[in-house]
Amino acid sequence: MDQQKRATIADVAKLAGVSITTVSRVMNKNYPVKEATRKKVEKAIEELEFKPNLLARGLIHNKTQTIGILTPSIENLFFSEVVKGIDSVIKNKGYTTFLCNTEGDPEQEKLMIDNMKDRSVDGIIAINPRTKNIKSGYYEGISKQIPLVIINGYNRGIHCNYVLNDGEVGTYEALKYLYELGHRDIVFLRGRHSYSYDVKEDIYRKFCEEFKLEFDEDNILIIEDGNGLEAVEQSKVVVEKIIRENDKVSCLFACNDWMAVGALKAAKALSISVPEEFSIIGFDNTIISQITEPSLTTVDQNMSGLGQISGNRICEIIKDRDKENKKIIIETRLIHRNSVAGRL
Amino acid sequence: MDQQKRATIADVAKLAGVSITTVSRVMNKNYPVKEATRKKVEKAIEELEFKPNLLARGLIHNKTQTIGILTPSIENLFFSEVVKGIDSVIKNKGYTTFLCNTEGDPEQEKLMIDNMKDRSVDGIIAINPRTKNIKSGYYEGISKQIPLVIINGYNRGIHCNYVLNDGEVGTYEALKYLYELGHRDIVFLRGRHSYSYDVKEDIYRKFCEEFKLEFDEDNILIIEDGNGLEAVEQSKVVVEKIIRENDKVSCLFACNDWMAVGALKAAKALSISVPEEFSIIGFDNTIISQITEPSLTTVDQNMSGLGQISGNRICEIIKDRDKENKKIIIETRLIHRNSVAGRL
DNA sequence: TTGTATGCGTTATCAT
DNA sequence: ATGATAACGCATACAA
Repeated sequence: MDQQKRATIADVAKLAGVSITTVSRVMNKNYPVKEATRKKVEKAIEELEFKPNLLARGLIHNKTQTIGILTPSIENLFFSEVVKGIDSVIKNKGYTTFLCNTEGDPEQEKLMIDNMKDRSVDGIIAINPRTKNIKSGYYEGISKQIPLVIINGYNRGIHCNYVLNDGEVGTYEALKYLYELGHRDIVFLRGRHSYSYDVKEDIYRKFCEEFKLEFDEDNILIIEDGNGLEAVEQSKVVVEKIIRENDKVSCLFACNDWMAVGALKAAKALSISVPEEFSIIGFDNTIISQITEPSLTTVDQNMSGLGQISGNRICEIIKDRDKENKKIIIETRLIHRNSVAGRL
Repeated sequence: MDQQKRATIADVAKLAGVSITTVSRVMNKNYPVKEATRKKVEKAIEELEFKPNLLARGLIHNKTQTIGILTPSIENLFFSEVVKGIDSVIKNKGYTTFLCNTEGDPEQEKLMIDNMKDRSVDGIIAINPRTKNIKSGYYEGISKQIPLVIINGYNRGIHCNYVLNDGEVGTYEALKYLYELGHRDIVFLRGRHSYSYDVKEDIYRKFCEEFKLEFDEDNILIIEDGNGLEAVEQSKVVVEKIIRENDKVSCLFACNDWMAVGALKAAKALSISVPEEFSIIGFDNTIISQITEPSLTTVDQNMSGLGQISGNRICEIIKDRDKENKKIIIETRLIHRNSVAGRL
């Protein structure tokens, strides 16, 4: 194999007949260099195809132009769109991303963060981190060591930089929409572990109170795995069950589109037509909401925007590490498609 | 902010009252150290929470325990599952991944590879790279500089390490399945730029010859963007058109599931029932094939396996850089679901 | 304007 | 068994 070693700054210096320092100056354009020597150096650089070793540079500045991104699962549509949003903005600022999967395991999460610190990333963005690690103060501690932005996670009293979609308003609007269409018995479907589910359930409960809906604890359905095909399967099971057992329920609010798909399949299995006989509303506005039949009415939370804002935010914090913490909230928007209709 | 600097090996040495070298030896366990001193050092390490700086280490060994992954688009289901497969195997070998999006742009692709080289990744896995860059010999050149594995890309005469799914066999089996069900006029739907589409079209043409099907160039449909929601839209348009114009066609082979969804929507729009009146077969077996109604008969190419094998392969090459190039082919499998039926 | 020397945090070589 | 010192490739304070 060719294995020809990469040229170093010393090689360039020798070829150009100048000192290492001069080459460095030409590279970084941070000190004046005589035009003639600059030409010489540039020629040498080109000839040797010299490109600086970013490791060496990082060692000196303790900066790597790298942002670590933590995600529970890259194969999940929600997260990949957020990642794309992040990528699109930080790329322009010369950063690249270091992506890690946690599989939703709190311990993995910590391990991965350690790994990133070892690799001297300049900042970390944690997408949907486990509530447990936020509450315990773990992330607050990390936040003091290294620039950190948390997406879709939050806890009062824990000081970090947060970027959140407004799950509260989104949920409220969706529920109100159903209410205005005449629905009174709304099933609520959530996954077990996530801050975002907690928020939504909270709103659901308050909503029932506010609108004096007959509240039934059994109308709150919980599945284990929140994102992906398993969520579809699990949701199908629990939704089928409740429709069979409670003939009053006329609609369902799902905490994400996967669950909504499961509900769709449950209705299909029971030969109940959506939306004519049963309405379903999803959350996230992932691509699958446009693929299903009928297409899903859902709450858009601007995932790409979520990523972009987080990307910008992390860059700000990196630049000025003493910036005070902020909680940025992104608006949601109800997307009307074909899975919701008025109550018969 | 706390900003307390990370402890270095020197801090540990001082605290333990030994030399830097000894600490290094304790860390790496590669030289004998007296039990007593080892204890001392370990205690100091713990106390200072010392973790070695991977950048410094990388600078010496010119290794970073990092694998760069190039993907046209992380938000695409196909790629994210492959990435997950890669991740799952290399993680155990102490590597982490460096992920880059190319947006399918050949120039971006080169830029990203440069970037990875600058960051001294130990190896690169390129998923669905642009044919152009393979043909031009660009990747062959890279392959000589750094361990490289190409997933789902190939060109005869270009020497690289390839991992491919057997698109030929998969396509052939799908077509034969349709044929055996009585279909004779099969529409072929592909995207414009990708090796995998070329392979499939090639098989399609040969298949028509072999089975003496009346060949019609118009039955080959081409859309621009191959992956994602755009593909759905574009496919819908062209499929609607051909169904309207050619009443002989009774089924369609799509080069991926997105396109198949588009075809599904086209049929729906024309009130043609699938599979009773029109059969559709997809490719990839992404999760969407289980979400659509009807669910999609499709060709599974074991995306996770594709990733795992590539992960193992890159590790092999890294360990022994003089290993000869290999072309590894993964089997595909037809998944029977509900979008295909016999010809009326 | 340019060059010398030192340091970033580690590991490897050579002594002792 | 342990330690001093020279690399790794680059940037910069200081000198000239």
